[in-house]
Amino acid sequence: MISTLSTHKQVQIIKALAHPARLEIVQALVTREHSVSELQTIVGGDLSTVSKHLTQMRKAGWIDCKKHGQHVHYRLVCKCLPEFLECVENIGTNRSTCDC
Amino acid sequence: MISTLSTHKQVQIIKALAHPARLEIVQALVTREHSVSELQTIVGGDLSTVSKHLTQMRKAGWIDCKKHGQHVHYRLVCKCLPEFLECVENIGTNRSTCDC
DNA sequence: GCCAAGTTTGGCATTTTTGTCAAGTATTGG
DNA sequence: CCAATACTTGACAAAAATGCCAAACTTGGC
Repeated sequence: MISTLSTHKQVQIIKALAHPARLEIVQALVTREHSVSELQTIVGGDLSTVSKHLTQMRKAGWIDCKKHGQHVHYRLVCKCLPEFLECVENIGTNRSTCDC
Repeated sequence: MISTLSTHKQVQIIKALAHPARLEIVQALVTREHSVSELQTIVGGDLSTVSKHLTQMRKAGWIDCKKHGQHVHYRLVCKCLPEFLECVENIGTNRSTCDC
């Protein structure tokens, strides 16, 4: 299982989720798409900060967006996020011999 | 699928792999365990730097270690790493409609 | 066209992460 | 016990990430 991606690209993708606000955002997007201001109410902070988080995750490839009037709707691109997070869950709950 | 872990803990786990050297290290550990100096020959840089990367990943829960004479052998704790990386692979190869 | 709402971008100070050197701790072989 | 090998820890400078403000941009309604 050798990656076709450069290490740098893999790191970019992983790093895109390695932040509390960004993690909360993708978790919110599992359910359904959201506009930037909706996501702001979830994660708090400045709207411009939220926008930058979204840009970073979009460039990494986790999400994409579509204009919908004045709003921009962001949504998850890949359905594998839950499996990704399940692995994180296994690590965090100390299942050393997990058979995930 | 609501996490039992705090966001902070999840981020700590993800962040532990969000670095080129650390990613190369865990990928090397998929095959078999390695000592710190073996890992140094793979990722380069100072031995103390490698040691610190290992400490960070151990605290996150990805790896553990055992003393073996003068050497310290590090190994992966969880077998789910390949699935984790496969998700990264899917994102990076732009399979927007991936069914992973 | 003009204004307001929603979003993005630029600039910059603050914080966090990183990497190296030096010093410290263990363990083994002689 | 001594010295060498393997690793860890502390301190600190350099680099990267973060967050906020202000300004710019875009779209829809009047």
